[in-house]
Amino acid sequence: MGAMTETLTHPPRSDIQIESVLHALADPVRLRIVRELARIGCDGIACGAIDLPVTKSTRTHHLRTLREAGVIQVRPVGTSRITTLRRDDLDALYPGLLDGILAAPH
Amino acid sequence: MGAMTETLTHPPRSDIQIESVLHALADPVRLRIVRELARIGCDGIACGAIDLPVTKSTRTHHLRTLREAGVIQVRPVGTSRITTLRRDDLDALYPGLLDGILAAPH
DNA sequence: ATCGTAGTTCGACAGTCGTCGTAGTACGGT
DNA sequence: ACCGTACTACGACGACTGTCGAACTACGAT
Repeated sequence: MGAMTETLTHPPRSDIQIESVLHALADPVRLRIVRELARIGCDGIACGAIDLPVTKSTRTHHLRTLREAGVIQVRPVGTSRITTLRRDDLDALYPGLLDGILAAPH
Repeated sequence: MGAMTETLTHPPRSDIQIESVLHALADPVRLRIVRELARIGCDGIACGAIDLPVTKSTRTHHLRTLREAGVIQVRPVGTSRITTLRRDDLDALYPGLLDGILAAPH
């Protein structure tokens, strides 16, 4: 099985660290990704379909940061990767945090 | 009036940026400060009275970061500076955010 | 006036971060 | 088999960050 179909590493809920989550959310580009994912809901979206003012490689970098922090879930489908917000985990760990952030004006 | 009694610059509620707040909260030392301030409540505490594993100058640096982000309020009293959490402003701007963060295990 | 306490400021340093371009890998379709 | 699409990996670069020590300022007390 090739790298594209390997399951990407995601931290289990119990390993998610608040510092990592906050750091992941503190970047404008990543915050934009999270807002877009929250808007779309649980259907998810291909990484590349999110409109971002950065190159492909930077996009990959940000998505990895979000994934390794436990903020998003990435699932390979064909040549694409469907990304979803880990709302259930975040809400369980830090109730109100995500809603509070999404309530911010933008 | 000397520098120690000058009013320190704090952003008004309307100027507080979610990215700055998240960045301010993403550091372990600063998160510890915020947790301590939340525990103490609205009475506030002298900056130096918070137990931290860093030197004086690093402490000053972190407190400035928190203050300029709009997370804390610092008021000079004698040679000390009383620090309080801007709970009302943060709760108004991002309802649930602070509580969610404070709910995190530590 | 002198001293101690509380906190700031400055410069320096190592480490991290966001960004990019280039090269590479994987999958689906023709 | 080949090509295009989707994304990753690597190396590089400048910018920012957390940390410190040393010097400095301000206030209160003796």
